[in-house]
Amino acid sequence: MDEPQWLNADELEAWKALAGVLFLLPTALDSQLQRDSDLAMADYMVLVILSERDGRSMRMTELATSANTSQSRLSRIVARLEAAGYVTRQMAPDDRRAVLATLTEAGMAKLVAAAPGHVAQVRKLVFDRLSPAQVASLNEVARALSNPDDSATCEIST
Amino acid sequence: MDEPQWLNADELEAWKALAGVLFLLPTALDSQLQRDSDLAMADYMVLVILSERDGRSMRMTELATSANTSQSRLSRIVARLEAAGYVTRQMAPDDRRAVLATLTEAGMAKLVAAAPGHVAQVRKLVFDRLSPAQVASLNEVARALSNPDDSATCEIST
DNA sequence: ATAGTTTATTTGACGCGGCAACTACTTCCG
DNA sequence: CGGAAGTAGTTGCCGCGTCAAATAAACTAT
Repeated sequence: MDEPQWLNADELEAWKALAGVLFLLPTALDSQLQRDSDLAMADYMVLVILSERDGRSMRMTELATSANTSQSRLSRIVARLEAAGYVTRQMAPDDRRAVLATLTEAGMAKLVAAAPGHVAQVRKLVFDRLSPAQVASLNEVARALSNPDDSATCEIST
Repeated sequence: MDEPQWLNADELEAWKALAGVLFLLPTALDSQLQRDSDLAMADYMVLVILSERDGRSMRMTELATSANTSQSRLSRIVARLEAAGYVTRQMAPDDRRAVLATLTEAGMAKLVAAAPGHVAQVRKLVFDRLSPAQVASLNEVARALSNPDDSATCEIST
């Protein structure tokens, strides 16, 4: 049970703690949003990203990248948001393969309504528990971990 | 869009980075394990936890807590693992409501086979990207975030 | 004992995300 | 031009996790 490059004690401890966060935080965050606003985190993020955009509009692929989701997931998310009236989809004028998702007024209103509760939850579960120095550490570490990893395919045994 | 206790610039940046990790890391980890060993992270964790136990046996509720999952999720995980022959379930002798999940030899073998690839992935996606000091920070921060939050229900607007 | 409450676990219904296949458009190149 | 290759996005199938309800056993107090 310790064959390749096993983890040392510090790493193992950190890994266990990180695994806990990875399991618990998304659930806790999702459940508040779901309960209070009937949105998943990913839905919320899509709304946020669109809201920050000039024209509140973006192409699907770019939106998927920004929201850190797969294209197929994004496609379903936007389909749901469209069904709820929060976004519209239209063909891009320059490239007829592409689709522009656009935040509607209703979507913007939804976001404004959902934000306070969500932010409160983020504050409660994350920032209230960290000193400013720890926030800086978190930023540094999270940035290191979210770089160009997502390829997610390691060439073991190929 | 800035009503309650909004996030300041540092917090916002850290939050965005953390959100990226929360979305990408589990996917990347799961996909390696799924592809190479046909196990989900949660399945793997359950096997690990049992393997570290005297008698390789534990009650469902305790297992759920240790693995940071809900009871119903754990129930399904163990059902799957049992179907695959990796664990067995038996009634606890002292409390007939309780169920003891026990790792089988096959389960242990499965874990031993899956571990190297998984650890390599963890190393690649996490520890290879962090200095020892950053590992210490990670440990500290992750520990702060995974304390007693899971209640997951905040009393906003009740 | 007995009814009521609490604890341990499972399950049915349902929605969501991943993978791979598919459509449709665009670009490249001879 | 015309076909091959690449790009954008969607969808069917399937497995997984959540929620709430169900089952069953164990206390608790009368």
